[in-house]
Amino acid sequence: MAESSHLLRGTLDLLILKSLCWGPRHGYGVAEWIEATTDDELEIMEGTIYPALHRMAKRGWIRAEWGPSNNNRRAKFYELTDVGRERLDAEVARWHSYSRAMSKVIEADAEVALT
Amino acid sequence: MAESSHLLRGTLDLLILKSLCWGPRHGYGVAEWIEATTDDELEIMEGTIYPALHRMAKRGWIRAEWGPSNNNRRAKFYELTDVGRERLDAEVARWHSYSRAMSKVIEADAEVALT
DNA sequence: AACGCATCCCTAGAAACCCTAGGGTAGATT
DNA sequence: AATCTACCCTAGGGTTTCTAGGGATGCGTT
Repeated sequence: MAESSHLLRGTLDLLILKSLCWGPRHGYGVAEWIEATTDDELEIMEGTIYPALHRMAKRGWIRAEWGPSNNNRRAKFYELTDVGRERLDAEVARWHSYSRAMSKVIEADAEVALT
Repeated sequence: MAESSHLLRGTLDLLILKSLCWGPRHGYGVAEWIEATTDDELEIMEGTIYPALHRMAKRGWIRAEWGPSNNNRRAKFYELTDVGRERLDAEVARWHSYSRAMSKVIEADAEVALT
């Protein structure tokens, strides 16, 4: 696994859900959006995105439908379900909470005595 | 896996390294410190902490030594190595970078057109 | 003295997830 | 006609965390 992306684990679902919150996108487009939005700080492999989308569809967070892409190719468009939208909110909340916890640790000052 | 702790993956090493940056601690104490510092937002299972410590020792980030604990029990104290200290810095930097990327996504505003 | 409890250590196997490394189709471009 | 890009997919591997156990020992309480 790429050294730089250990952190993707656990947040990929959030990234995907967020990418869909304005309307349907196909898998390739989801990956593109994430990369563009993060200024290429995150790179989403195809072998990562497709299984993730299938997983999430199976869980009912997103719904798939075939259709023509911008370039007139066949593409599978994914759309948020109501459950997916709730899930997105929950994951964002969890991220903020986790992020705060991480800050507490990173900025900690040895207040807790050494044992 | 506990629903709430998907995010731990990829950051546990950072948490452990940070807990050791003021001096040696034993495994139990590391877990306690993390929980206390995050106001119990993070919970570190024993089955998580010990394998992690062993892994990190094998990689040379920390060094172990048996000794008496505060309560006069035998305990294995872990200490940062020089490599571990560098690793901590690197992980903190990576966290900040990742965290910024996540913010870009979470606060994104559909600037990238739907495909 | 016996008991429970907290403190400390450990591991095997399961589960989950991302990556590697492949493969395929079909427009578009040269 | 060949090549490129946009799109889809999956099997298997590697890593990591969790579950679910097991064990030893010091201390306080009864």
